Amino acid sequence: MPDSSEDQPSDVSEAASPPTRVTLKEIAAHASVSRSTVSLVMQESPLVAAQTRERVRASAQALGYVYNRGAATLRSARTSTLGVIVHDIANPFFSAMVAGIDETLQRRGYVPFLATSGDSPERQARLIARLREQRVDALLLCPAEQTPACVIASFAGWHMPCVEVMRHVGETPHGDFVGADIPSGIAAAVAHLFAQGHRRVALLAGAGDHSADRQRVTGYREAMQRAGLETEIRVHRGELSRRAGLERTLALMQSPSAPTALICHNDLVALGALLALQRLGLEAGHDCAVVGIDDIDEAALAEPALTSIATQPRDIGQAAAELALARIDDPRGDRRRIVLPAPLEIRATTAFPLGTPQESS
Amino acid sequence: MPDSSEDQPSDVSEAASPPTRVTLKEIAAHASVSRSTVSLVMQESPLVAAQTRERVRASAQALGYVYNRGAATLRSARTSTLGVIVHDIANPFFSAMVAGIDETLQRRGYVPFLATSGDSPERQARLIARLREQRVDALLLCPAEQTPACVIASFAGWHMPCVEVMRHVGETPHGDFVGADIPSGIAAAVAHLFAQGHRRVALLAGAGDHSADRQRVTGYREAMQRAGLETEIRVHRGELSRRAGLERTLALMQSPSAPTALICHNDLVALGALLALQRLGLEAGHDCAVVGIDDIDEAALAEPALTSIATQPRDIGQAAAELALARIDDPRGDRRRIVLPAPLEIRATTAFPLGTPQESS
DNA sequence: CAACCCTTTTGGATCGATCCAAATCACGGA
DNA sequence: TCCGTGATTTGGATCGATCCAAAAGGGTTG
Repeated sequence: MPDSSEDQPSDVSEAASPPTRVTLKEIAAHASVSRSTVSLVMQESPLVAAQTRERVRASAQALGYVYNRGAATLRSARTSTLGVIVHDIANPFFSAMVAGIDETLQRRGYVPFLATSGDSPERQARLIARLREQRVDALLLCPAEQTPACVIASFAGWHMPCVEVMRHVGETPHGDFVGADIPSGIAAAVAHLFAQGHRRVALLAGAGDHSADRQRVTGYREAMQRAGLETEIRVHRGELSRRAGLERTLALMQSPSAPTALICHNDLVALGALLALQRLGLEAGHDCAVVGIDDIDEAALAEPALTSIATQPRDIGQAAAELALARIDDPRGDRRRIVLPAPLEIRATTAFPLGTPQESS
Repeated sequence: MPDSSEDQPSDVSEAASPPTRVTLKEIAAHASVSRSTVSLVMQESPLVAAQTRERVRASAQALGYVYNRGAATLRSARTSTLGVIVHDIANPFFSAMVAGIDETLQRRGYVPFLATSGDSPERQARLIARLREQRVDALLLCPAEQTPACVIASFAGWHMPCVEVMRHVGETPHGDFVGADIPSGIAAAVAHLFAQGHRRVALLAGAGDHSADRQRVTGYREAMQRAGLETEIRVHRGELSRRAGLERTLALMQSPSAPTALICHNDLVALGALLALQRLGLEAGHDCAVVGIDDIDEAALAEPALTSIATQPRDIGQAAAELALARIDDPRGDRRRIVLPAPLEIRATTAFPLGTPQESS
């Protein structure tokens, strides 16, 4: 598709608006060819002769032409546009994911519409409607909690590819899906903690009811069972902010049967937990191990450095965008479920066997 | 503008595509009115009779109509679309700002295109070209470093409103601008630090050459002069990540004339500085004061809590979006420069007079 | 009953590109 | 010279909405 010129019309550069807008017709007149030929040039069609192509390009440049993608869309039904709905762009996981999406799309000449649902199905429904009106070529959706299954199902009916990202509605993804293999990461974390001597390994989960949440809980349950720790299973549900992580950990660690290791729903919660331990005078990694999920930049820099299950949001964003583009090219190909590995990054907060005294620094 | 129906066509909900797409024409036939009338209903025009309006709405709903904004755009030259270009969406300041933008736009039925320039003027130029092709109604731009002045100037020529956010090219904003009053915040910080007994107050600035950077440096210089500390002025330039903040502080504090207080370009750098102090066995707020800029969520939760100049990204995003929408409605109104206050949030990292011993906890 | 006004509705032209079938061109071979 | 063939180019219809000037309906009034 055309990558139009970047400078203004070279005639009256100041003041009044040139009342004639530049369209294919003007270029055609200027280059003495037909509108159709100009259109072919704009589409980089191999049909036009090299010489003609150059002449047309020069005319377009000279007149300060800007391709009108909207008009093209009307006829060709392609917008080079893609919708992205997440619940919260301020969450570092999603902003990194969006960065990955943007990177892939820019390379392919697509532009993303970004919108945030705030985890509200109503707002999400409004956004979907709006993106349909804009005729996006596909949608990347991290579905809000409580999204009814019919929402995802309807996309097929109205011929709009939809890739679910990170979460999916229903037990198993209904169509295309991209996510991270968090259960394996949790299994690795539990095994690692077990090897370090931990038995009372608790999970700080979310209070929500979506697949990303359930996945963590069942992953944790199964891993604990495999380690023979079914009696030690403790799932604590609650909010997921940094502040909530702090408060929840404060409460938890002061209870009679405090755990010796925490696996947290995400790094924000885990970083909050680190703060709580610090306030309690406990040393993370010695008195209590902590594992986060996502491995955001901050994890490696925290003090002590946070062990985390790396969900690699940027890669997920890229994979999701690529899948969406592939689906646009081949709408009736087989649906795909891409699950990227989520390796455990072991750092100071789980580096020492339980009970190891901390050395003075 | 229309907020179309949310459910699928009620006839053949499964399998094959209904080969006739639903347009105004189909609705017109179904409701026995003309295309024009249906169009007026979709535009919520007060001209149509209430009864007719209802009948048309019912038909649209029944047929599963989806408004085609692209087609409307072609005639009316409004897209209900707006471009947003920032350098890095993964930066918490910008992701919060984008959240504010999105919030305001959603209320007004607009959808934002989001793109990231990575601070590269070439990439930025490509993105601007692409957004022009999409005919966005306006652009919110945080200009990349080294953006040539002519880029901003050309927007007026091609009739696309552009609001510069946080940074502006040239000495003073060329057109509409929304930013934060960082110089006043820095002045308050210097005065506060001075009152606490600090004299060697250093600035950890960026290495860049854009207004947001210069603004901090001159704000700092002038504040130091006003405090009679012109001989203590130390501007250190370098990278701006959390990691860079850590490394730069490590180097700085081990130099012979280490400062007693640091003002950092942003909170990420300041949080890096806190980590550095910790590693050096120094107590932030006692051995060395630290001030950040932005007041991201994390600042209040850091240990010790970080004093920060609150640039309030969400408010800035909202203000910028509102200004852009106002400019769309009134393209030739007076240009506006909105500078939001950036109050100093005093917390533990500057809470104690210089030399106060730390109490044991 | 005609003239007039106000509210509603309407047909046809239009926005700027793409699609497609048909026309044109260039050139070598019969 | 005429024809076939492949490479280019072209006119006109089309996508789905909006705009506008004009028409139709429905009272009221003189």
